[in-house]
Amino acid sequence: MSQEGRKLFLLDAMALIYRAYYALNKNPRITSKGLNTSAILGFANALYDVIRNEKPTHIGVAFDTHAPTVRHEDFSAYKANREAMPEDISTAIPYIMQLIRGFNIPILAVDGYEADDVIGTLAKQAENKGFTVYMMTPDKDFGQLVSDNILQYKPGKPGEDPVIMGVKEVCEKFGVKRPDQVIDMLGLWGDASDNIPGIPGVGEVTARNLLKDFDNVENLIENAEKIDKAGLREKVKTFGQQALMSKQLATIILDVPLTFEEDALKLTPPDINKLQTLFEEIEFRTFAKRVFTDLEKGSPPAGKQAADLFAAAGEPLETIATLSNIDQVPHVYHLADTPEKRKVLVTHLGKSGMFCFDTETTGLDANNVELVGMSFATRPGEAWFVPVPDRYSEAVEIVKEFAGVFADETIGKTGQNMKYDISVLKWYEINVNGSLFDTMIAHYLIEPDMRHNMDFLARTYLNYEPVSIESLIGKKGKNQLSMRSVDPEKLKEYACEDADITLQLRIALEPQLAETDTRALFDEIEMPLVKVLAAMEAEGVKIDSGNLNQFSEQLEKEIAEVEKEIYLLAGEEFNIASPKQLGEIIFDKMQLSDNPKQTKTKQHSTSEDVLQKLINKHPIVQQILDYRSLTKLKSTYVDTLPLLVNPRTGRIHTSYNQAVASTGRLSSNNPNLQNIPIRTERGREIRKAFVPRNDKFVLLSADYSQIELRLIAHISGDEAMQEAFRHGIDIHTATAARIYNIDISEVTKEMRRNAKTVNFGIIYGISAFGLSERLNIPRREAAEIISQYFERFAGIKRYMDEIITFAREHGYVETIKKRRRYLRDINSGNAIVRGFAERNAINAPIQGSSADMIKIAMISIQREFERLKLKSRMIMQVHDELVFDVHQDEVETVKPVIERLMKSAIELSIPVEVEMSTGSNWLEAH
DNA sequence: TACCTCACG
DNA sequence: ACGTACGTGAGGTAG
Repeated sequence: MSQEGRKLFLLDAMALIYRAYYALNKNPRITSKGLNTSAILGFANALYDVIRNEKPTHIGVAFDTHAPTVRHEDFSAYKANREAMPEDISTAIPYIMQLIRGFNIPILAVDGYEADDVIGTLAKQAENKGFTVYMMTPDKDFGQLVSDNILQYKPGKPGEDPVIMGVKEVCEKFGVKRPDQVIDMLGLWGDASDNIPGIPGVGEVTARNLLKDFDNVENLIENAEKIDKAGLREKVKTFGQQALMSKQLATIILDVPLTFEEDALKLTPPDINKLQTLFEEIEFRTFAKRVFTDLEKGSPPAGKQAADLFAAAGEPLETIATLSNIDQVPHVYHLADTPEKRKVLVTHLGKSGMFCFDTETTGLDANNVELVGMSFATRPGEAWFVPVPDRYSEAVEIVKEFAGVFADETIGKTGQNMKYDISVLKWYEINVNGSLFDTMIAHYLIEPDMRHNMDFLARTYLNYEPVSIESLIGKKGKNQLSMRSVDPEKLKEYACEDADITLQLRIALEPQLAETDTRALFDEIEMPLVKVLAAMEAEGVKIDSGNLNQFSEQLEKEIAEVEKEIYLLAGEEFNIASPKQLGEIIFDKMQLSDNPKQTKTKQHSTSEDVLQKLINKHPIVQQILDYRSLTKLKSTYVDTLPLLVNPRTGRIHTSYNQAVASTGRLSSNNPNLQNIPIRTERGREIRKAFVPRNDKFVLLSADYSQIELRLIAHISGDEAMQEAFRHGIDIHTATAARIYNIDISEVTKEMRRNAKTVNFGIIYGISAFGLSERLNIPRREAAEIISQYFERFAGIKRYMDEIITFAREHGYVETIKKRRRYLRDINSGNAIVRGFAERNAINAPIQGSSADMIKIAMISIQREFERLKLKSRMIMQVHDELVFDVHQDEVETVKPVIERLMKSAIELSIPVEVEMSTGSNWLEAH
């Protein structure tokens, strides 16, 4: 082999592992034993891709060691900002080492040095021996080492190509003349992730300009006088030494005591036995198949001869597990595009007992799309596609051929995110009846805090990769095609596959509902709720846009005034909406606080609680807070809501997501109607714009009073709290009397306010620190209050301890209606992570039971409204509140119905109170 | 796209 | 000795 052909790959293990973990862990991979293998798989794929595609002749993987490094000794803050390594990663590392050993690749590590230094040192030595070296890492710092023979190889994101950075690319990226200036850039600019400070206020652009004039940091400091801009000159003078130190920190060490030994790094065939044992343990079936099939085919790493590999493989390949894959199941997908074919299909569906269906549409907004087609499946491997024409009147006629089977109560329906299909079909005069099975929601109950989209479910449960929507209509953006323009044959394959897969998912998921004891919750609450939500969304809510537009103009003026005032007080103009710039102004320039809180990325925090504490330091603070609240109102609500009025209905239609919140709550988006302002005077103006459909109607709001505290009183059985609720005493006053050990009549406003904060804290899983922050009192006092609380409400304390114990034993907690939340970190060795899990253990049953309760109420109210054939409609849900658009003549009918059904949704051992009132807008209805 | 901030319960 | 209250969605900036 020629000298030129020698290719050395040096992998930066930890950087690659982190990257792999965060890229994959959105859909975490967890083995049957509960091991999170996201990091392992991500790294394995990256490693294997490189071996296969780049065919290195030599390879090594560099790790950091636990010993403190030279840099720590120099500068103690270095990397101090780093968060603790996620447990999923630390547990993965031993497996990743096994994997590397399985591939017969040496692991490189030297005490006292970082992986960067090891890579740098070896890269230089190898270069001298005539190798082309690829440093495989996403870390931009490596740019400093790049030369003609040393390149940086940045692995691509899933589905994207890797990027190779040579001298030219590095210089372009950093805007410098030579790669070695990268460290000067980093020295001036800083690097948040490594806690390298740089010069405050100097960003990428300034750093680049300085280097253009002064070449390097040392020279810059020496010639600081020559800087034109006065402000910058001062900064450089003040922080010059810090920049120099930053540069040193960013410099990769090239004289680590180790020698590049060619033979040790030579790529050799993998150790099949080791790999197979590992793959079995971590349940890597697909990856194993890929590796071993390649070996079998002799698509050899590094151009090795296939014979070599077979010799190394040792044992027969039949032992490798084969995968079930629906691609291998023969399937038949039909096109039902004539009246005759449709009639046959309808008859078939009518006799089926249950069918799975899916709709294809021109967009994502169920209340503003056109139907392009429908697909149906009745057994795995067979499906039908019914194209729906462009013209609405024709479309309705065709779709209505299916009205009978859709409406048939005796035919069950299966789908993925059925609320969407049901909503779309409403526009085509279709009513969907019969028992529903929504695979998305089934999975939501089985694994509440994972994702539930079909592609993920298909991969996880069927080991199948569905045809992507992108392959039909392209990536989203202005060039995306319409569903209408897709070739019918292709669309048929895609649509039928969706129905087919969904049906198979039902088969996979149904037993798991039973296993997790969530079948009743599914059948009696979640599935009936799907149609209730579809109805509410279709109803929508009327908005008074004129009112909002007027308000917008008023806000505009106020913002302009505040803005002017802020610039005046600051002595310069800047972007107030940029937390970065704002932080520099009030902390660096104006020095309003010497101890500003830092955000994750080393910036000064400018969040409200921080500013609130500085409010007496300078008048600019209040102005900033005003500016923030004004712009928030304007951009998020006042200017946005009128744009979301649906042209078909003249109303706003939110979408309630039933499979997002891991506690069981709903969430609302497009727009979010669950966070409309109410707490401030100006914010309340927005609620005035939510109005009844016409002057014959009023809005009625009904909300549960203190439902979460009532639930904890009920669940815990705490006598003291139950007694307070039974006597109808204001719960926060009662709490104050108890913790301050005084009579109810002696409770002051402040005591009540404190008690209220404590009560909230209880629901969230209180900590002394959290309480002291919120009450702005010393931690000792907060601790004292908490201990008083637990003494006086011993039942609550007992509940908290018991629920944590339960979680430790079972790995999950559950609500009154058996909704589960799994807490995988509850037995973690990491106190911080465990703390989160413990607070979730306390909160989830309460927040979740409250969600169970209002969901039940919504279903029964909807049923009762239908039974009574009322004109009034339920139109919104805000966690503990229901909003109705009520016909004037029905107000007195509807009130007792709502009250009774909300109160009786779940029977508690204490009274449940519901507050109701009506008005000509949402604010008045409160 | 990630982060920060802030609106609600 | 660690950092900290639970659950969401959305808009802006900056990379």
